[in-house]
Amino acid sequence: MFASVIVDIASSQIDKVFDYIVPESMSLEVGTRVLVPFGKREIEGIVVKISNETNVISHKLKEIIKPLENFPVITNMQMQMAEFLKREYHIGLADSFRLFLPSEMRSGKVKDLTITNLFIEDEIKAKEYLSNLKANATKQKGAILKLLEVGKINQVLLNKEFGQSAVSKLKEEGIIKSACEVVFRKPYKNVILAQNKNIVLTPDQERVASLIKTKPAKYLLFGVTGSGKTEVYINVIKSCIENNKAAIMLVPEISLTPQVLGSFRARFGENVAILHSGLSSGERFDEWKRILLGQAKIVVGARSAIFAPMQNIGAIIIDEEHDGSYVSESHPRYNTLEIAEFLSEKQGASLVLGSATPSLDSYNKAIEGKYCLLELKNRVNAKPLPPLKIVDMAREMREGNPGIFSRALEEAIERTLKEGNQIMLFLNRRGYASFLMCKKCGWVAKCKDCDVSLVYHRAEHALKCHYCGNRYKVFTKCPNCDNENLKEGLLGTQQVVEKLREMFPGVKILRMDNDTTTTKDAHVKILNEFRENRAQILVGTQMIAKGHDFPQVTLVGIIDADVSLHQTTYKATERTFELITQVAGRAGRADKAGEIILQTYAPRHYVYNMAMHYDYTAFYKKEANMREVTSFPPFATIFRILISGENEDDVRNYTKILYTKMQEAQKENKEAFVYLGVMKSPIGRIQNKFRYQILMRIRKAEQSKIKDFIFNMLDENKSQNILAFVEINPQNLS
DNA sequence: AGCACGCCGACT
DNA sequence: GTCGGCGTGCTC
Repeated sequence: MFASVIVDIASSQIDKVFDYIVPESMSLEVGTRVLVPFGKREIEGIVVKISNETNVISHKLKEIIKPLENFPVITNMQMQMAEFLKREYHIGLADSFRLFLPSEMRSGKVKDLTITNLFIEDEIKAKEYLSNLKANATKQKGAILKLLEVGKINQVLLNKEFGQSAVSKLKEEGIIKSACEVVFRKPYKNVILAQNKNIVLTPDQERVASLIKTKPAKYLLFGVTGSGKTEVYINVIKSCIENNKAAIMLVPEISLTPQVLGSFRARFGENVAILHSGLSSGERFDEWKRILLGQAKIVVGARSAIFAPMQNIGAIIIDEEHDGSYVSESHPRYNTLEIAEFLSEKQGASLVLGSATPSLDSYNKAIEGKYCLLELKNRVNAKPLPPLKIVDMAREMREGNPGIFSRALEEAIERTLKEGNQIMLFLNRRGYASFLMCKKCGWVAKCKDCDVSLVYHRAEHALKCHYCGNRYKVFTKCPNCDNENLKEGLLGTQQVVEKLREMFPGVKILRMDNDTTTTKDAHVKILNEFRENRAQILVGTQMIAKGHDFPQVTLVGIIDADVSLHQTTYKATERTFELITQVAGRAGRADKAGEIILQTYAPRHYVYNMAMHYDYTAFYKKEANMREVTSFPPFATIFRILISGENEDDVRNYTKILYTKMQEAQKENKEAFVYLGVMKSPIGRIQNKFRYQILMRIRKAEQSKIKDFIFNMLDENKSQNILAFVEINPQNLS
């Protein structure tokens, strides 16, 4: 027998099967992890095929050393998924298997967690010993009585109660014995369990839930904020479990809060496994194992949970489907929604994409009939969405207010504080100021390894590069012209906090952004502090916009809405609409009325007008029309080949070779190309690597043909010290 | 990825 | 003469 093996080396030259002899005595299944000789080394690999024949010359063949587990760790479904990832995204099989397996498993870093239990082997002997004990040996006596009562107990617990010395004395005497037991680590074991009340769905919720349950299909669940999408999800999952099927629920990483997990734990108990980056390696390994063994039928997790080793899936739910975090933007690049479509088709499962602001792409699919559109138009509490006021900052300036807060916002903050309610202020730019500039010659402080301006961080009194993390001392004078009059550019979250402290002394203010949430549970801590009303104002970036419920918040301020509008991506307007809707949803969630104040220099932009009326459909029509006319996604596909390396000449030459090939392809497929161009990347250098790009837009009908052409081209034209990869519909073009 | 083979410059 | 630089090629 021969086994075809993919070795665990992520290199395109090695990403092919290598055949090995299966020793007579060894039984193997496809999907098993094995140890194989590879060159001079021993490498872990995955068996992808078992067969009676091979076309490898026999003297080259070697034997498999041993299987690493006695069961397959890659499911049949995952094998098909790996093929899909190769086809769609040019992801190698070895890379796919790494996505599917907990990283801790490779090279056997994580072991099973065991606990030691103590028990009494011989009761008669124990009782005899007990009666012979001296009267003052109370600890030993207690321990024996306890064990006789409960049968077996964890060693740590017994030690704690009766002291380690007494317990080990009993062990020495042979009265109690110990045994090891493998247990699963349980992430978030101390989350507060939500009330497991039996929720009665509203007629609206009932209508959509029963459709999803009865007819497996792809659904877009378009429900306004507060319409109770979560209850629908839970109802659908419940029905999966009742029918002995599994379910996957994906949420944006940032929404995986203890509250969300608590409510799932409360409802589904041990049946839920949680997968996300915040878990310790041991926890992740154990959760994965519970899923593989079928002990957990429900997976709640961030995007990579789509790769969980599940069988017999009844429903895949993607909450906040428009969220950018479902698209992986670093290697390996993939789009979770596309994978979920594939998986749901293969499994005959329902796919539910939920959002209050569906992505243009998904809504377009619904209109084209590829998704079934379900709407939840009413909020559960039947309250209208809070009024949104747009403030023209240019006018503020003209009327003599150059500050970062408009008069309307300042007045509203003051009023809200007086009323004893809470405020959230949103600004999509961290740090203090976005750049440091010389007023005289226009010199701007830049990173030495990346072509980007440095950001001033007040708290650390340092300049930081947000692309590579380099830190610099703050300049006191311009290195170019010695001028000491340096000016700070646009404001960031830190500066907002500082201004607030000046304006409202004594008011407790919290800041939440990438800089304050470096540790694992820092953001949970900040949010809890705010929820418990220990601060009046929360200032933050995008992070604070997602799904958190703060009943005390009645005022939401968007300091500079244009930040998101001016991003260099075709999605800028869409992102802005989403953001405003989301941020606005934070105000007045409970019984208090809320208000939103949005500051902008472009008050007449259609996105603000439509966001103000919460009119998604109008926005969709306008934006879709724009994209169609200009041939942007979802009406065309953008491919971007990014070429980077340390030697600029090499990078440029290599780019030219690829570009020439693309031009040839264009000549042969004139109708496919909307656009083809080559240029230096907008950020021409990151971490001292020069970056060039070939950018193209391809008509929908031809996209898979051109994609295959690009993948083949990259396979056939490899270069030593230059990296080239393709991005499909990249979210940002930096 | 990693390790060996191989073909050229500067050292005991 | 040999030690060692890293370009090229192979791994079932």
